[in-house]
Amino acid sequence: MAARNPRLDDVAAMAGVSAATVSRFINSPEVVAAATGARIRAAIEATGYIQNLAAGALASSRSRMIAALVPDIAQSIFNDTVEAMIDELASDGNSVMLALTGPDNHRLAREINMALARRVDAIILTGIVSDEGLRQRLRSAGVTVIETWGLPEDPIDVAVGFSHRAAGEEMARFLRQRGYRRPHLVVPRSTRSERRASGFITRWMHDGGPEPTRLDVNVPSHFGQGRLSYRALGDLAERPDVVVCGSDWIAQGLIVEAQAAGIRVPDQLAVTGFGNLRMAGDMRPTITSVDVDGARIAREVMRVLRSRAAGQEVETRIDVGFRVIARESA
Amino acid sequence: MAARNPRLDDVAAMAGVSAATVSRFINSPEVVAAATGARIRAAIEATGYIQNLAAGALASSRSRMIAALVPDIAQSIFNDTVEAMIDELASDGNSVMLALTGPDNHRLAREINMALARRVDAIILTGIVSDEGLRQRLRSAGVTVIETWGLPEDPIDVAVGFSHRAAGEEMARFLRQRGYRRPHLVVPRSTRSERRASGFITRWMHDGGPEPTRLDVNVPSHFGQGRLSYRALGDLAERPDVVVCGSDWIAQGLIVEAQAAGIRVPDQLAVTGFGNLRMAGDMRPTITSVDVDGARIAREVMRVLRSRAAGQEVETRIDVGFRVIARESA
DNA sequence: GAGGCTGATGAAAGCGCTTGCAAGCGCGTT
DNA sequence: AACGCGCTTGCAAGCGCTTTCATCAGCCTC
Repeated sequence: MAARNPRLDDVAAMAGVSAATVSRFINSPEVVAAATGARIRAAIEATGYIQNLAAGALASSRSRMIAALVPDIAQSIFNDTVEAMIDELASDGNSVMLALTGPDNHRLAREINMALARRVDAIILTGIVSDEGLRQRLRSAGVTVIETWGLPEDPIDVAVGFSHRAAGEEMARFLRQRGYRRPHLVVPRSTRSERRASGFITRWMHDGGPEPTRLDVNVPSHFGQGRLSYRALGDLAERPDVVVCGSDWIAQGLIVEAQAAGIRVPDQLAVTGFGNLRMAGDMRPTITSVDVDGARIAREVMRVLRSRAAGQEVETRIDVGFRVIARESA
Repeated sequence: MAARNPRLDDVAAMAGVSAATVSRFINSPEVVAAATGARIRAAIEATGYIQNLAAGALASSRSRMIAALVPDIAQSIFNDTVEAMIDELASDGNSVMLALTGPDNHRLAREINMALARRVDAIILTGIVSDEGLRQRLRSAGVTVIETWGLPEDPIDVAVGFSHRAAGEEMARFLRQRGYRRPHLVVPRSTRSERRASGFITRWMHDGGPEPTRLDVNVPSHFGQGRLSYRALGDLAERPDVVVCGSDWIAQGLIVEAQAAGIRVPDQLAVTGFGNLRMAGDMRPTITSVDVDGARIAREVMRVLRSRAAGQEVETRIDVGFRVIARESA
């Protein structure tokens, strides 16, 4: 029990080879002779050796760790992406250091420093880093930085996402085509939602519609806000015919509340969401939403990571697009 | 740009002290003289030094990393706990390595090995480790292991949770007292849900009730399953008067579907959930659920971690309890 | 004024692995 | 028979910190 953990040396001694050979066997089995490999494997078994990746990281200056920074995970549209990424990374032998940056990216700087201090191989960000000093710091750190979900003009390093503005515009086009006249926007206070709202408004008015009314809500958005947002409709001078919600949760809550008040959706009030959560297709009525393929984002991220690892050039802006999913609610 | 990252030595040279002193300043500023500290701080600024925690971990054999192993995060009742833990840990200067073990703890062994290989300071588990070999391995690894959400008789090291069986029993008592006669259970296929169901059934029948009908569903449970579960009620010989759902999501989906079918909840069909998600209190009708204080679990975990770090003895079974929250749906 | 104490700092030995370089070996070539 | 080649393996020098132990200056005490 008190006997210290076995080290590479112990395994090597038992297998009758040098530590270097054991190291090679562990990291790239194909370079050691089969017979030697078998002896080493047996020695590893016998000693109960567990490699020390911290030491390995120091020696090789590759930590095999990726930092994922997200605003939160309790209720987040990014969860699918994060989960898919963690899954993929794990099967490549990497670990994921998950850090929460808070609703307003409050702790972003701290967590970036932490990731840098751990010498992670890559940093995956969700949300936009607006602080120029931080951007600079990341650029000069020489680490792969992938910004996801958004698609900035000038990525820090690589960006995988889509244009939120375009998504907003597309929704405006969609609703106009369906014949809606008076949209009302429920907008979470995040850069991305704001951008979609702005795209929507620009497009809507450009097409000759009246300026939409709007309500801003806190992030992270959730079901309960849908209820409140429904109630707030009463304060408007004129009742909207469609409510464009910044997330599917808000849409769901709003629908439930409207129905409880005896309003028929979509006949008396149409509703749209964003994110195309699984639940959106299961609601009654099913919710019209914007689908973003979170798993696809994860795959593209992985592709970038692997290309980089192989020393290849990678694109710096990868657009995964989005799709308006027309369902019953609008 | 190509100049390698500054090291402790570089900072030391610039500040006119030894590397040891810089190290001390960084890790416990109070032990170096104020004037020296100021010079070091300036040197750190000037060189843009970022400490290398990988090297530090190797030298001190403390990684300042905690591994959190959860089944999934896309839709998980543990998210609040995980989030609270990550928050707390981060403010202590620790990082969290998040690993997903999959619905059936499929990848548990692999992820435990990974955590051990990284020499994490502690491993936090959600879900029960039944494999005796793994339990043994964890015990002998000499690392703090905290099992959460459950409360096994014989924890690997420390457990923070509550008795799922007792929660099931309590729900049975509650519903019987409210006068319900024919409960139907919707049970996710996880050890914990199973235990609650078993507690419910035992208690219900012990109190003279008829054996409840039941439907087993896959994990992770979600909204859509509620719809399906509602439909499946049609196959029962006799219609239940209350449906006891294994999660709030299932309850929510079931309520929506029942209402869409013109059934009044709870008058014609009562429903209960589990987890007391924020949404439960916002539904129409609000959902009767079982509250588990995820944040409290996180706090207790942190308390254990800190006590251990301080070399104190800790309790090995910490019961955080649960509460049935009576609302409108049952 | 000698002795002892306290607080601040330095020297140096690792922590456990990776990897560039070189050497040994067996074998086919010339 | 000398040579070169490819395949394995060992040697040894780090990777960048932490920490023990020792040193030293300054100060207090008797």
